[in-house]
Amino acid sequence: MDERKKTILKAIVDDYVATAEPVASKALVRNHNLQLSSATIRNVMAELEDMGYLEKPHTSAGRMPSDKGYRAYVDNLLSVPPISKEDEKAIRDFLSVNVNKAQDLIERTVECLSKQTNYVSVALSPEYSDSSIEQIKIMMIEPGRAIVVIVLSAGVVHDRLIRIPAMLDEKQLNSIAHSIERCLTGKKLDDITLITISSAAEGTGLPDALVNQVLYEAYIAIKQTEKIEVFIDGRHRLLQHPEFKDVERASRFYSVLRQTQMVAGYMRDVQQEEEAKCRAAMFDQYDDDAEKELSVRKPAYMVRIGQEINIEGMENASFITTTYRMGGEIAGQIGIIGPKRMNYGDMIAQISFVNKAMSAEARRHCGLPPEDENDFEMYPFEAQE
Amino acid sequence: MDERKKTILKAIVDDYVATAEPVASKALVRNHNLQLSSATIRNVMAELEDMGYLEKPHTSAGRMPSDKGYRAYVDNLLSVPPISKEDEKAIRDFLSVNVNKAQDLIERTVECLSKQTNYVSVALSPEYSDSSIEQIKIMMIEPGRAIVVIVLSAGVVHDRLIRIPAMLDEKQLNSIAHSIERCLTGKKLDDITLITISSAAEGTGLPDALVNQVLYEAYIAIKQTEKIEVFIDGRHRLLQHPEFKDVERASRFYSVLRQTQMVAGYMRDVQQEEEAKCRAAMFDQYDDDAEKELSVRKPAYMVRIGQEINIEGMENASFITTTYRMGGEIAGQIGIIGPKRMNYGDMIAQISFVNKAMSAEARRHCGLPPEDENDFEMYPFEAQE
DNA sequence: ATTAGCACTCTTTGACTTAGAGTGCTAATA
DNA sequence: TATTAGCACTCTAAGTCAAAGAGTGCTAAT
Repeated sequence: MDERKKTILKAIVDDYVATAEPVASKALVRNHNLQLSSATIRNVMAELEDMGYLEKPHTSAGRMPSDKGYRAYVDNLLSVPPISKEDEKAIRDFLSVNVNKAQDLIERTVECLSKQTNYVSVALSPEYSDSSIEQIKIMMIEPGRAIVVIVLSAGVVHDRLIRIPAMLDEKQLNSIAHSIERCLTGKKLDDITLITISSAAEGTGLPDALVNQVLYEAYIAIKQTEKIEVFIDGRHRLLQHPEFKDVERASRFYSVLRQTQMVAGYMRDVQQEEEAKCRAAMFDQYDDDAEKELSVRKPAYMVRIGQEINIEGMENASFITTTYRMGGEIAGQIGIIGPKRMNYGDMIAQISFVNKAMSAEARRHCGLPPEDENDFEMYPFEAQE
Repeated sequence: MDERKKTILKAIVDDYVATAEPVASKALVRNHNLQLSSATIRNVMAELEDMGYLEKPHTSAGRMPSDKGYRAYVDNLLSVPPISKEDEKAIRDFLSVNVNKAQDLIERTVECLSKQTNYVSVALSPEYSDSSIEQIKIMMIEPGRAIVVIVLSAGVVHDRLIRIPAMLDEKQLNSIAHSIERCLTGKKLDDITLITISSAAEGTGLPDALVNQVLYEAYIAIKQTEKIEVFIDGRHRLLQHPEFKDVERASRFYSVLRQTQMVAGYMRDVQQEEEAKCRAAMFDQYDDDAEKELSVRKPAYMVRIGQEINIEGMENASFITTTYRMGGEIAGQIGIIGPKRMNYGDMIAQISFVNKAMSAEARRHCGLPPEDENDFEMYPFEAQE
């Protein structure tokens, strides 16, 4: 694809994103000083259409980008602008509240991102299976009920009410609790099974039946911790966009969004694909293994457009996601879902910055020093031109 | 209003609710055997319109109920049908899961109610200011962080992570915790102030600065407990109804629903009004004071229609709410919000039954015996006819 | 290789018509 | 006196048509 085609494709995408109307050859000449006549543009547009980058709603209408067109745009033509000072301040202010739990920060971040982008924002809680238990406590609340508190690294705390045998008194429960504590502290979540945990039963001197119920409930509490939570906000904003003027379509879209576990699964798949792609790219670039190792990092952001999203009812949507880190290795995903027609450059800038601000906030909360700014590569490539 | 007018008004509301189309005189004759000609019906309809019970979208259209019409219908013409066996089973099954927290049950109930009615369902967490603290525990999680667990009656548990001075060790924290426990156990939430709590500071032998931070955080945790939580579900269902075919309107409606605190406030106001009304009615009915006292009970359900709802953007909606009880005196509200045009009878039946099932479930969870069925008055009056 | 020019296509808009559903009123009827 | 048949009138919904306008695609000229 020659330079001129690129310029024109970019101009078309930009215009279409701005207006939501098919872009005409004359309009292009008017709005971008291309130094070409509309007739020439028309010829180029026809070629771009043949190549599959553009589409026409009908013969005598302007062109709009196809999925392939958007893809080319995002991969090669995109310029990610710097975020405005106001946005930067707005995001920082919105996120710099004192939260007590990692989850609260994620929730707030999702809200922030949705506000900034005016689309739906989704976050997945971090993947903890690699983390280990720093502490686990079980405490009596009243006869028959107790609370389990599980502390992972990076200040992530989960708690859960459980039922325990009614005849268990506080002292007995404490003895079981200590036994569990000894047995599980430092263990990786992934490595904990019902068998691991049942070894804690020994040495309490209590009847197995009593102990086992507590162990089982504790186990459930731990497994619950591993479950990926999905945070989602901003659904109400979708209706403001012209692509959702059709209630039918909006309704269908909402029912997809309700299947949060599927959305989460999809986001994780995307992440894996992109990591693989990233690794492959690095492999080509470096010979030195050490360097290779160093450079293996998460992709800065991931985009999926229209049909690329293999979910029924998402044909007209796009995902932009990225990986956030909450200090250490604990990482989850956050992103937005909107119509295909979105300002990819601006959106990526917003997501990147929100992500950065959130990660900084998370480190602050855990008392870690701020991350080296340079280590945080915001954009994989700078604005072209 | 004579009998015939009533019959016809009822028929019109029923038809309009069923079809969402203005009801014509001929259609009434066809669908209800009124033994009258359409001309007579027309005359009656004209009178009902003069009286303010009906409206016409334009001169040559059928009639639809006005807010006043709906109000008359709900107050005098409504027949609440018994709920179907299938619905009964569906509700019971849906709610009979083992939850660990009162809040989880409320959440599930809201989901259930929304499913059953196909409208938005809202619940308010119980009003706890009258409850007292059965237990309050504070436990160290790691240096600088602790968890506060507050147990109210009826098995309601709230917990919250707090920050504590980093130099406070576990022993010291425990000493403060015990002091707080001694000071607050049995106290009504309403009666707890920063002053009450600060008296717990004495006798720990620790520097005031350290103790005060913990006290303050504990205080916040307690106040947090009092805050009314709003549970809401089923927003996505609204788009399925013809009254929300207009995206603009739907969008406005959603932005009102987002102001959860306002919705909650409104629900509580309604509750107060109705309780007052209820009391007044009882006052007329009985002379004996003792009887009066006995009969003061929550109204079975409350309805607010269209303009009666004094919230900008709710002019076309209706509320149906009721009071749920979670064992003892702990009570909150649950209800639905939908378009004015809804099947009030069926909806009231659903709400009443969901409420009943939920209350039963709640008692089960706290280990209370099932409530006396007769004590639970489902409908204030039975189907008329 | 580019462009001016023109024929052709398709959508949008508004005006107009028609069919149909409904009412309101009047005069006849029980 | 209450009810009803009948008819004129009103309003909407849907269809047709023409005209305007925005675009394209192609051809021939530059």
